[in-house]
Amino acid sequence: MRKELSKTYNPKEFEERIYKNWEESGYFHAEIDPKKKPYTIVMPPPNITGQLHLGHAFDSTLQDILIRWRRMQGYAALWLPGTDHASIATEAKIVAAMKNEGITKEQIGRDEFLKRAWDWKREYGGRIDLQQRKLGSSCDWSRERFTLDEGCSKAVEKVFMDLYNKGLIYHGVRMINWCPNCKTSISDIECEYEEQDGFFWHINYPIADGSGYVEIATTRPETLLGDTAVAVNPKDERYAGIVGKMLKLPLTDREIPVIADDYVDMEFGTGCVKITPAHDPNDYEVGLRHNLAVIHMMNDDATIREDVGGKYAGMDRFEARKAMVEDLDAQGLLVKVVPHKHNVGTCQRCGTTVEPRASLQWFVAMKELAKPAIDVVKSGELRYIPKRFENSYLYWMENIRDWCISRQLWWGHRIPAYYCQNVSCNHTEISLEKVEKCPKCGAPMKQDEDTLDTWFSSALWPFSTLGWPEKTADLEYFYPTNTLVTGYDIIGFWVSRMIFSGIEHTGEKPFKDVLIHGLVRDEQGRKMSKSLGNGVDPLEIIDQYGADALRLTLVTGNAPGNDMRWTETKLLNSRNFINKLWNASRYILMNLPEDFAADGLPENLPIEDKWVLSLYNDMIKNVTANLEAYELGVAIGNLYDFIWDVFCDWYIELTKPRIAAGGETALAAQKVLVYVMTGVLKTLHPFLPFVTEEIWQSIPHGETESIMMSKWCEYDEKLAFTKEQEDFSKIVEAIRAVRVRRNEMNVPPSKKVTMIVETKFTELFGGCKAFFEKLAGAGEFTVTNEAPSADGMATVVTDAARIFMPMGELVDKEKELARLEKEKKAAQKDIDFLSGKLNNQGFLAKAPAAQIENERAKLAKAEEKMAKINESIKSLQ
RNA sequence: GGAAGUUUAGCUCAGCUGGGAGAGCGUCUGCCUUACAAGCAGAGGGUCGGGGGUUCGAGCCCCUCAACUUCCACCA
Repeated sequence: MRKELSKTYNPKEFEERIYKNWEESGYFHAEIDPKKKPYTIVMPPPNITGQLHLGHAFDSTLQDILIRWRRMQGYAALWLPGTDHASIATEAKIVAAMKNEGITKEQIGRDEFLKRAWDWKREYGGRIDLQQRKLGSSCDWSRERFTLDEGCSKAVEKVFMDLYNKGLIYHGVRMINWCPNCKTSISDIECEYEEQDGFFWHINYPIADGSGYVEIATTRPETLLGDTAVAVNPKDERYAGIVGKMLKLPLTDREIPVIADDYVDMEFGTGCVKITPAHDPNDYEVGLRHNLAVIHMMNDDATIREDVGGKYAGMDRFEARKAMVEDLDAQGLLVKVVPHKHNVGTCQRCGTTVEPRASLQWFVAMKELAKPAIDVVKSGELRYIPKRFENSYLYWMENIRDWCISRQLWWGHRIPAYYCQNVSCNHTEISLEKVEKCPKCGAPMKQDEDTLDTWFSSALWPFSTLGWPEKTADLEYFYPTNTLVTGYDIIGFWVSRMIFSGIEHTGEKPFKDVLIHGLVRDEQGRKMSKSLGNGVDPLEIIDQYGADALRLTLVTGNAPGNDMRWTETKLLNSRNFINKLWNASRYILMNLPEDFAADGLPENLPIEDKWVLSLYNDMIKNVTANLEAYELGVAIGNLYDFIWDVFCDWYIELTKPRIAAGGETALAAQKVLVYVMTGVLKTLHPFLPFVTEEIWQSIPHGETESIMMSKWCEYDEKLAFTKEQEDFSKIVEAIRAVRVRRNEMNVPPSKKVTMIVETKFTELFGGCKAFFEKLAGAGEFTVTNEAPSADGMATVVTDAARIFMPMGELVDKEKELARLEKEKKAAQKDIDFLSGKLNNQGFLAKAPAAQIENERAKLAKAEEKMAKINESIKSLQ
């Protein structure tokens, strides 16, 4: 007894049950199998603080489609999931939660803080996994990893050690971006610039000898407290006389020199630049060239420092700015204030204005690491899909600067550096083991308080998750991975770092293909964001419409790398398509004998069966080719068109009279219906895993128990499209044309008419006669290859047939004549166009022969059509 | 300041190596046809952003302009 499908498609009835069953059956687990080829995708690890949003759903859907498809193709398909500790984001959340309790992390100390962080991870870290399961993601949960787990941490330490020993990691004072809110350094890429309305404050610095003033312009007057020089361009004649003189730094009792440096642009501002080496990247460079003192004038939280601040000490930077401008004005040193739009660096995480500052940090020297990472893309060994993203990747890599990897945070991989506490020794030891005593002088050692940038560990993700640095069987078999799927927004943060890390540490590129997708935007094309409140919760969509509908919406009509807009109508369309599939299955099932067995296709099938099989066969070929090319949107389009337009609208309708007739023709139809549906379900499965599995359980396909484990369909030469099937398509078109006529004439389908079809393809009507009769609405349907007398008949002319209908019954003579005249005009236009082309000497001389032949055939057809139209007109007159 | 992308039907988007422009939704017409009204059968609607060029032939290739989007750099 087969399981019956419920009357309406209701995903809630089965999605959860099916996922549980897959998981319990171990279908997601990838087994190392020397007889199989591996296919590996590592999942971009979501933050443990995260909730599944549409972006994740999109990303995961694409990966799941690829993985399920390759698994069905017979690969040992591994989709490795995991989560990222997301140091700065997680730490910020925990700090915020503690703030509600009225405590700070400094109060509870490092150990207690980390305990809280791990509690947090235990509580929320699994949440996103459950959400992935709802989506249908077929990842191997037994291999799930976390960037802070033991194995990944080992990999991080080993990498740090190796890079340090090679001299590629160094400890030094450099300009970095400081977030006064997160109280940590951030890398260049974590700093986002936004245009803000600001001011240029023009300030006079008095020359110490009293000979006048030097006017400088600045957007950050408070940094004056850290000035150690004023620079002018050496070629600038205006200021040639003052170079070397001392200036009185306003609001302080310091004096600073006027120096000459090429960096100064004579055209910009006043041509004099205040130099604050501690708080500006360019000034820092100038400072190095001129041996200037580096005066820090701000604390970690961007308040003014005690030692240099004077009366401004303790004020916030913006408060101090206001106070200082007022004081300068009072002293008559403020020349003017000019409104000025400029770009201000902000923290990607919290939006606070970052403060550039010279600071002692750990860096990765990038030049040497970048080189092979550039080569591997240039040589085509590693490719981006679509290719255009290679440009931005290469540009980024070729202009890369050293990567600041230390963060003043606790949640993360602590830097394995130990410093000798004996000031005169000052030795630094890098070690994977705790170092208590200085190996040089025996003094106590202290470990660096800082942790590493989150991306430092995610850069190792493709191999650290497979067991590296151990030589594990997984690493041996599944690495390098095949495809990385991610959004274009993290190419710089993540993809590029994985590429150079993979090459450096494993000697191999971490993946072959990078499939880049775009962003899911709202209906108006805006980014979805919390502040706009325009986010769509995928869990709500799943709850309401099912995971399959969500997945289908995300993948339909989308080309690689392109953004997509999320709209309700797209979602409804997806749901409707799935419903169509559901009902087609119900039709098949309710018309199948109880003892039906799937045992392949019978010999000598009628033409309509061959016709649908050949189109099915083409569809399989196209879908597979498009999946190979990562054109997932086109692949699902192939399926959609075949299933709806060919299979449902035509073939299923064709089978109705045959099944009603019973006997051999019915059985053949049933075999073909089941055969095509079986293949359709399999081909559709990567896209719509749940509904295809649910239907699979009812269809007598004679294959594996779960569709997940079934074998991917292949193109079958025996089913290829032939001339005969092409002719059949034309008859279909002809009958369709009659229907149009009826429609135009407002003839209700209940009204039966007599119809004579003259065609050279009479033999092709076969078992379809009854169906065509119904389709055309004819009571009497005669197929002949001899033209009847056309007297009193209206004629519909098509490529394949002429259809004769008695005048009075169906056809309004005047209307019909008018229609024919219109058709005649269209046909004449065709003939003119084609004959014009064929009379064009250039075309004849240069176009390929096949093309010319093609155009000739089209012309012949157009002329034939014209003759038939004329005949029809004649018959009416 | 540099770079990339987009511009195709009213809306959202496809369109592979250049051979007479496609889908979904919406609109209009007719249908409750025993798988499906979450449906069926149709119709209408586009000088493929503007201009120039290459070609026998351009939505597709080249140049140029415009609008929008994004990335990168960042001049005090």
